[in-house]
Amino acid sequence: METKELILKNALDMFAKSGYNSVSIRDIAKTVNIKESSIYYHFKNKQDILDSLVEKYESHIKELTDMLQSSMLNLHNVSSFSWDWLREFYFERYLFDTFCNQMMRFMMIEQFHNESMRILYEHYLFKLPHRIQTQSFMILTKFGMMNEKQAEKAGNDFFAYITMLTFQYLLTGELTKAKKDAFDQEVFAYINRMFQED
Amino acid sequence: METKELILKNALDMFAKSGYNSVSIRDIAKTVNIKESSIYYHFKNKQDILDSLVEKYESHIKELTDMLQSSMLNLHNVSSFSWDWLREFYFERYLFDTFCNQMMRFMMIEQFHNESMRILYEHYLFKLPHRIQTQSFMILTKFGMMNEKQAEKAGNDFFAYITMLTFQYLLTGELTKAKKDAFDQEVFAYINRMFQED
Amino acid sequence: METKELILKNALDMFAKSGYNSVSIRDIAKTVNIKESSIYYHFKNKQDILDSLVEKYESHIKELTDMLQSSMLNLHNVSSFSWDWLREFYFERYLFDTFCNQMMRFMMIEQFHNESMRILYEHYLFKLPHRIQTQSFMILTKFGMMNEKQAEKAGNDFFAYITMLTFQYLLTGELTKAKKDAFDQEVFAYINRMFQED
Amino acid sequence: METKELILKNALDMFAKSGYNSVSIRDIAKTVNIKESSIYYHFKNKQDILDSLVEKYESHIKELTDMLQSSMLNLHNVSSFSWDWLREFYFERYLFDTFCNQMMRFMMIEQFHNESMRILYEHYLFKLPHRIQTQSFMILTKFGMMNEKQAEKAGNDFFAYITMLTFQYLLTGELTKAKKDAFDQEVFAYINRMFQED
DNA sequence: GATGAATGAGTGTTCATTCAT
DNA sequence: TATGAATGAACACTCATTCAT
Repeated sequence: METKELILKNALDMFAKSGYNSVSIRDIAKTVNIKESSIYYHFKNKQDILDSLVEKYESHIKELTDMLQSSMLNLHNVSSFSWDWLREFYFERYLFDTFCNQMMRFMMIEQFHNESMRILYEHYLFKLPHRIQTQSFMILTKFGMMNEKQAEKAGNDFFAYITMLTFQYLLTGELTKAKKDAFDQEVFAYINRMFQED
Repeated sequence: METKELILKNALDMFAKSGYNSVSIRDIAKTVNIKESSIYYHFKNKQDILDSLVEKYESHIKELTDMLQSSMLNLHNVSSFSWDWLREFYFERYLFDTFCNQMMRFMMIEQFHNESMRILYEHYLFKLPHRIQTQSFMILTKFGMMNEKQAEKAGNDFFAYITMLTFQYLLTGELTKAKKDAFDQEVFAYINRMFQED
Repeated sequence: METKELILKNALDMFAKSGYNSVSIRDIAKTVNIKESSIYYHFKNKQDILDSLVEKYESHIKELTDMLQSSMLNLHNVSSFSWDWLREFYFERYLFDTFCNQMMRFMMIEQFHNESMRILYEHYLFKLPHRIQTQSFMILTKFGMMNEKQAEKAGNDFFAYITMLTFQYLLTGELTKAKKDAFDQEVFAYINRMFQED
Repeated sequence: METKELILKNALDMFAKSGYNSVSIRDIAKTVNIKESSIYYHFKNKQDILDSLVEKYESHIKELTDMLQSSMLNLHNVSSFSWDWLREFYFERYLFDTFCNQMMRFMMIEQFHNESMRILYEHYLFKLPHRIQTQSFMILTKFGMMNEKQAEKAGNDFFAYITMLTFQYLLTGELTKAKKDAFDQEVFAYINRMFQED
């Protein structure tokens, strides 16, 4: 990995733990094993590191949502949009993804005193997931599996459950394999319960 | 309010926004309108302020849970443990309470790099509320309103919903009257939906 | 002398030589024999040191011009406003005075890139002295020693001569006793020549 | 203009405003629109830029004084060494010339803490002009227009006036057309007054 | 109870310069 | 000719803390 990438990676590692203010340029330089002044060759200033991270995060999400949109359009049967899809794209490439997870933790820390971070936080942790999950359940109405009202309720409940689990398992302490598995199992159990009832 | 109280209040105001490290003794002294050195008359050091806040928070919660336990013991009919109780004690005196809300925000910020704060965070934002809410629904089984399995599921779902709403409405941006009302309404609607179905 | 005074004195010593930008807080602290951080107890920031110096300079000059005004009003004969007066107040307490001389050098250096310093420079090195010197010669008209036109010309010429000598002797290199004497003598010779002709 | 010339030009632009120390290699590179490291292809180091400027200045002046010497030798009547000559060579090619004017400002700033710059400053702003102007008036004695004593006094007075005007008009703020005109007019008026009296 | 004065360590950032390409 | 990448030293300034008063 090149220096610039290493700076971003290590900066985020620390930002996600201690927050922007508590991580010094010295800290970052030390972990990357370069001199502080060298950081200023790659980034205008400390804020520029943060900005680069946000930019990277947003383009990563854009990629994922684009993939989701196109896969929704080409949907022929229910099973093609399923548990596997959720796992592969929503869990593995987003919630469990080291970079995205760290960005979420970072936004969580910064949102209280940084207006622009708060906007990102509200959008990427609540509004966007809620919209996507409701949309996903709406698809089931096309296949006659539930009516719109039911879909909306299921979407809300599922979003609430996923969100709670995200905060409880994925946005506390270290993100371990065990936590990912526990999260996965609880979601699996929830979905089973949900479809069992009906 | 005496100086010591003012220091605690203003320190928490700022800790809950920017985190422990980003708030300086200078900042606190300035808002309290005393000199920095004066803070050291009331507190051993900066960490001592944090410790005092945690202590105050824990004794506040102890008080609330004690009240909850005794009211559960003296329970004669369902209606006496009800929506009003939830509002009065769980919402007003805990989730909406300025001090408790700020402490939750503070723990949320610190938990990622402070082991003892992480333990508090996990306990007071997930484990304790989850236990209390499940217990509450269990009471309904005593009155024959649902069986244990139903109570457990209801407890889980309700906890998930409350938790999600707490993070979305009460632990973002400023805690306004509007947000409290929105939170209140959404919980009310959820409960209605829940009992309607059955 | 107290710390604050020492900081001002030593800062000016260096500012007058190297200019504001070339003198570091480190430099000042070192000469005053305190730690850099201690400077910030006495001054808000580096600019605050400059501002304090300017303030001190302006109040010093105010004092001098006030004295001049009152002595002009109480003037009964020519000799009471004379060469001695010039020497005592204009030379000793202003041009030769260490503090004032250093401030002039400082303004000379800063005026090219600092708008507010340029205004001070133009005022205190040209406008004010020119006005005062013309006024002084005007007094001689009251005693019938010359007419207004002659006074104006004498004022202009004298100002030009003093100004040139100031820049040549007092605002170059170190301000030595030898230079002050040379300056004094040249002015004396000029005045003699001036009154000899008439 | 080639890169090397551009570096010199822009460096002087800034040196004359802020002084040597306050202008960084970065600043220069930015205005010339090259990278900092590129400057080191053209100049050994920062000091080398200053040295080149001084060298250029001295050879420029050498050229002017050579022209002056030869024109003095070939002098047949008074009018050929006159007001026009003063304007053309002393004003236009020296005092008003952007490069020379900036060098004078630069020397003015640096002289206080740079020994070699002080020597240049004293020479080129006082000694040389004074000698030249006295010499010029001496020429008038050859044509019987004044005696040596008068020439010396006239030289001194004229030098004082020119010097004062130079500092007041040409070595403060920006060098505008208006200032050059004011300077020109004041010198013209002075000369008129001088020859009128006699 | 409160403060004036001080400090060593640390903050983000800029500096002139080097050197391989 | 010019640059990308790096660096040690310095920059103005803030930090939590101490201690005598």
